[in-house]
Amino acid sequence: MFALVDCNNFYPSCERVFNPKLDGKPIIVLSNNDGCAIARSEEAKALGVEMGTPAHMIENLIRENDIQVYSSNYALYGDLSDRVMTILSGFVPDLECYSIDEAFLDTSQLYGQDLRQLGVTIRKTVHQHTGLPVSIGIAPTKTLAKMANRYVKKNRIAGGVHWLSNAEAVQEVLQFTKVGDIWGIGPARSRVCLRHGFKTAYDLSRAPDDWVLKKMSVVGHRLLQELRGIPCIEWELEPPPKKNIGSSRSFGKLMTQKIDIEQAVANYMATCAGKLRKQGSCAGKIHVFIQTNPFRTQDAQYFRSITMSLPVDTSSTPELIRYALKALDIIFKPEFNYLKVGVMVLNLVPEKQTQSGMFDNKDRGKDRQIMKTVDTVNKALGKDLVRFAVQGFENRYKLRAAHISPRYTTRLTDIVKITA
DNA sequence: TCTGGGGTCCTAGGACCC
DNA sequence: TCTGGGGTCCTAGGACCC
Repeated sequence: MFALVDCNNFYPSCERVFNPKLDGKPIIVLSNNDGCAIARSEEAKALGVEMGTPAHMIENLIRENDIQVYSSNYALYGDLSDRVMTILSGFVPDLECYSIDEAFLDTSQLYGQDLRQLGVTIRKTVHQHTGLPVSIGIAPTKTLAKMANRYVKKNRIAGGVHWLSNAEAVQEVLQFTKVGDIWGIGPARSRVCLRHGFKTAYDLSRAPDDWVLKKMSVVGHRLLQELRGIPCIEWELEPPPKKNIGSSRSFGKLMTQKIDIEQAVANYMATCAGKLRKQGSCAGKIHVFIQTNPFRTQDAQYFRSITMSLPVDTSSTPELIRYALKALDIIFKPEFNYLKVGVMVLNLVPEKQTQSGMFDNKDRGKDRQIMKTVDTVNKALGKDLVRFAVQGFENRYKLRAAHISPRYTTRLTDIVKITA
């Protein structure tokens, strides 16, 4: 049995933990740059705020209903997430952190126990220790556990836990779930299903295998098995090393100067390189892209990207920056209003497996030592104080975050003060 | 007059997730 | 004025080899 624990409206709930005045009020949390609503409290959903709506399109709705608006505060959400995961790991031998607000718990060793009761205890404990509400779905496969979890939220199941402990319970949830709401069915596959008369997860679970295989490939077929209670999606208890690492951001305002864009590229690449070293990998390729704002129809549009193979696999920040700037130089054209640039490192290999190039006369050992020192110093200071010249210190492209809450749990000066 | 077949590797793009 | 960011997996099709 898999138990899926999912925090309810995670970001808005995090904001509530340290600001109880928000209880019962509609809250939305915005994406980077305060662009779109990416998380909503139940009250905000009830007011009709859809996922991904641009903030500027709902200004009236926000004003008229006194919707509380927050910029994303990932320092806060990430820290609360860690706390929830730590609590959950105390209940079961194994768990898989699936996303910032979800974890699968392995309950297979608890055979014969009342798993619903276990779920109720877990939920109570998480709430007691963090102030965050969670829902729990328990089922024979991950897909069904996801579905059971959603069922809890949609039907406000008492206790916040639903255990699909027998065939009838499974069938009820399958019949309740529309195909488009199945984990793994997006708009494209949903259209295919509906066109052929499969409206619910129950319908799909009875579809012929060869039809599913043909129309929805092996991905769809695995999903079909999962709906039938046969686990096909395995545990991933250790997060596997990343195969690509990317960093991209929209600018706070449109940019035209190459020097500003170079600074952004250098900083994004520094971020990627840091993550790269953290997982002990080197990159064999880099990718750089640049684009204008597609929503500004009055502007000339430009989108270009370039992938560049590196002569030697590397994780050195200055070296990666140098290549990224070379790549940018090839694709950059003046006279456009740029909205966004991004970089990626690809073809990642473990550091120990890297091959040295035939004409490589760089002292790699020394280079690695320097980067190690930079990482150590920056980690100790808690921010990227040691930087390379091209990264600059003042950036003109910085994000808008007009409604950000304090970093209550990760910055000493932001700690909640209580006066008695 | 006639122009193979099978395999591997790589890349771009689609679909999906949170 | 104003529309997010970071990933994974799969497939089709081209290049190349024998």
